[in-house]
Amino acid sequence: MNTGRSVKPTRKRRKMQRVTMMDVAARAQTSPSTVSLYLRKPDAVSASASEAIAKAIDALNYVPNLMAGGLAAASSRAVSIIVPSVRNAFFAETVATMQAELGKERLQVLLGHTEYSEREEENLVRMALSWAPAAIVLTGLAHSSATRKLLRGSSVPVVEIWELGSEPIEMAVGFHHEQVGRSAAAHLVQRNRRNLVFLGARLQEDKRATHRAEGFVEEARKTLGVTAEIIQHPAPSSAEVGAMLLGETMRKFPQVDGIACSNDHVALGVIFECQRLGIDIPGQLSVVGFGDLSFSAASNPSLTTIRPPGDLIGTEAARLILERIAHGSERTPTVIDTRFTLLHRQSS
Amino acid sequence: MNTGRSVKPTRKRRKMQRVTMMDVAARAQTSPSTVSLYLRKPDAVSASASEAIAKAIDALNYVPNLMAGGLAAASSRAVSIIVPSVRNAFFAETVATMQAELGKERLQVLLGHTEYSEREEENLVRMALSWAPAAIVLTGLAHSSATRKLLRGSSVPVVEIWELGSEPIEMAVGFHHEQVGRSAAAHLVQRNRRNLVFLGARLQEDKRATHRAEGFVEEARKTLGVTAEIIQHPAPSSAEVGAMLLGETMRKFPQVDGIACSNDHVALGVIFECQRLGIDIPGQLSVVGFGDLSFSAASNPSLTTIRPPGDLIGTEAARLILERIAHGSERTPTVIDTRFTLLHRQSS
DNA sequence: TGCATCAATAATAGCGCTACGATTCTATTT
DNA sequence: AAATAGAATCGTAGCGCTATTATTGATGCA
Repeated sequence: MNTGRSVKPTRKRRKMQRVTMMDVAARAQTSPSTVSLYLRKPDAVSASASEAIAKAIDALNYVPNLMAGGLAAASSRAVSIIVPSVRNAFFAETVATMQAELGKERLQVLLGHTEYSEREEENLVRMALSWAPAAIVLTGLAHSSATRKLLRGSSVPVVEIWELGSEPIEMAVGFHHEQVGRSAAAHLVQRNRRNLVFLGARLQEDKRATHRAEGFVEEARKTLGVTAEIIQHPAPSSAEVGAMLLGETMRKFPQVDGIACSNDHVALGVIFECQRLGIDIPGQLSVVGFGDLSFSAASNPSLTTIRPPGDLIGTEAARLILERIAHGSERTPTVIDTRFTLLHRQSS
Repeated sequence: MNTGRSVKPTRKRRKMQRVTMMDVAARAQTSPSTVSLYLRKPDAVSASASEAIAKAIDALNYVPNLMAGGLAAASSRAVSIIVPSVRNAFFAETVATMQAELGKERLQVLLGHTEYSEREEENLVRMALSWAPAAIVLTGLAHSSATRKLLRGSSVPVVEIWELGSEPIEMAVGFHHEQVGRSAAAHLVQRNRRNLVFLGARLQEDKRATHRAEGFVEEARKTLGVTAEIIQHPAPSSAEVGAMLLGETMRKFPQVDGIACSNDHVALGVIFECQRLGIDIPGQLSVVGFGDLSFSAASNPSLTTIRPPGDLIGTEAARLILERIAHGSERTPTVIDTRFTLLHRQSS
């Protein structure tokens, strides 16, 4: 092989991207290193060089190749966000906020949704890691042990959102769902309700909703000394499910006078079904939702609900990620409790 | 060049990923090339080698580095999806479907949202291109000329979703919004309505909603010979806006007997406000929505609406992308009309 | 038996960029 | 004027993988 440079004239070549950093450097009469530095830490480059480089980038319409950059730096400008479902308005809100916040720092969002499956989450984490992301965001605190191992084994910053309670992998931003349930129960009792029911959709998969239900029942029975039951349906939350659950409730517990719902969709269904059945809200029945969705203030009656700060969770999570990247520090356990707000309206 | 090992002992080093393809190859007693081939085209590798490689990957818990792969192949396993807003249930549906479909082929979704700004879309496209994505998905057909130029200049497959009408950049999957408006008008007239109003939220930004409004008015006046007006509000769609718009309508056009809404959120507000004002639906007023959102079938009265096939748009777009990638062909203009469905329920 | 033919595997040259160290070039100080 | 410390810039070795060519081993056929 290659004995005295003989038999190898045209050996290889490759398709290539149009403009590279070298082209920019050539045009700006400087070196690729300086161009790279200018792109990553503009302050470290002199004004004259900066100007020339900026001009060259503009003239050549240069688009950096993030794959190359990520490979060289062993970390990419992508943040992987894994949520149960983007169809869910709560998570959509947080994803949207995070995208806006991270976008300011030129970080891209890699989205994944698990459909409430831990196995799927594990796959998504594995895929995410193969992008060497700048950070990984997971929803909730319940993950498979393999997922934990994958994440602990990597050095990628991890933020868990929308839930507090048990030990986070690294950072967590959210609130205690069990407290949400307690607040709802306390509110209903304060409104002189004594026979409470929690209506839940998809409680098997949605562990956070389950925590709300449990907190609700616990607070009602133990602390407040009133009756409380859970009535649930395996289908995803919807007004339709809410209507069904109300029907079932009236059959099983006709004496009910206070209802908390796993979310506002369910509560909306309750409101409509009560209209159809001629049940007066809040005269005969008080209703509390969860979510403060876009219709909740405008419904008839307007819906008392508990507002989770989906946007705040997004901004705080983004902030944690950016700080962690900037200070490139070690894993530093951080927990941010965003709290939640009970909005008292007509339905209770 | 190692001249008698003198002046360059430890020159360089780099942080590295834990397990690389070379490690896998070593353990499987084969070459990296074969491992790579196994990962990309399993059929081209013998059964025995496949087995050994699979075992090694498993044992080492190997995660491929997509940055390196993407760099070498000049194309990544990411698909960039750019929508106006993920908070919007319509786009969330399509994004979710696409993620599921593309995920099967191990393609990751890079998400961006424009908040209905063409300038922002341009930025996002620029960022997307620096990932050398396998495809780019845009919402609608209206883009800045710079955006078009960027996309035309690249060889990345482009799919425009949720709208048909003018010339697509390459592929398009969606339906004609103007026809949606026409269908709504036709339906209302068929229900013996003669004084129609279209209630629109955020029509300035949401061009597709504008097309629906225009189709509605055009069909009503020109073809059906009834009166039709547009009443709008600049805020994003919500039940609250719907309630406000209904109030305004009753003031300005008390004779109104048929209403079409830019979407179901607005229609929901109309229903609630009618309840409050004592307006009978559908006796005094027929209401048609758009979207068939989760509450629309369960409302009181249930809402007549036009269902856009958000999931079908997602599956078809994903299919086009996968085919285009598989056959690695040239830009081939393709337009898929997914149609839409009018669901006649109690409100009309 | 010799020689194409084809399938399977291996060797190697980058992909475009960043990190790291080395090398200038400027102010300062002595 | 020489010495020194910063600031700015540059040179280069990879990052881990894929595409391409090269090589090897089987097989078929005259």
